[in-house]
Amino acid sequence: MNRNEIRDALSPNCPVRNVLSRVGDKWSMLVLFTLEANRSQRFKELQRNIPDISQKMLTATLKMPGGDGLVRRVAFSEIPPRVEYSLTEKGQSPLPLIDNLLSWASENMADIIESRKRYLLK
Amino acid sequence: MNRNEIRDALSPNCPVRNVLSRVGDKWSMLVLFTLEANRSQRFKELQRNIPDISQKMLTATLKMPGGDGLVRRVAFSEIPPRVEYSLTEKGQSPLPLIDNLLSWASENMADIIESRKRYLLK
DNA sequence: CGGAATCCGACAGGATACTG
DNA sequence: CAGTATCCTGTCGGATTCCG
Repeated sequence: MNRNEIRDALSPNCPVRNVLSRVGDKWSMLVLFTLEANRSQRFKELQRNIPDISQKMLTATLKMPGGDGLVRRVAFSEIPPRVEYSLTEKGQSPLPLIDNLLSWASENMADIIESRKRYLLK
Repeated sequence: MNRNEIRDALSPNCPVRNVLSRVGDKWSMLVLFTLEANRSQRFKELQRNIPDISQKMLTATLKMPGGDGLVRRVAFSEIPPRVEYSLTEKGQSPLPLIDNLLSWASENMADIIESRKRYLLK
């Protein structure tokens, strides 16, 4: 029984893994955080708001696993094309969570970031 | 100005990135969650509690960036060696956060997990 | 404009073997 | 027992090009 089988056996019931599998990647949190509920944003707009995301990753993150209902996508049949994204009601549910994360970070991350810098500088 | 320079320029002030850089990897959350404050656990014990973590990754995660003060390590000079790990006070601070994450997950993750499965099955 | 498709490098992390 | 040290692979994601 190798490590992958073990993980497959455990994973379906492990919420930590499940959460991370959805929002633990490089961009999801940032995109959810940048999206707003009552104001939809166009693709380009989002890209401007997250300046260092590539087009590929933005598309991928917005589609994530084929639409799990966190993000609403509205396409207009115009030329040039226009697509607007916004948060669904469910999509808003993780936001307080992210806020918690951030306020925790502001209290506790300072020296963590320092040690991280030293670490990254080898 | 390529994407990395942009990120380097933004990153130091972006808490989302900073948080993820510390706990967004594959094992950190799980290890923090498995550690307990008032009961120290031995290396092997932790490994048993996270059955599918490799020894390499457990060591790496426990050391993370050279010790940012979340985890306490106590080594006993015995033969055979014994090393005990526990959470510091600071290490406990993210725990409520993880709890939030989990309770959010239990309410919202069900169909996310479903769509994720469909996604992973291509 | 909003993508999809392709190519490719870096690096996280697994398997294995060895050590004090 | 609690690690190091290597080696090696898969995957994430960046750059680039093409399309309706």
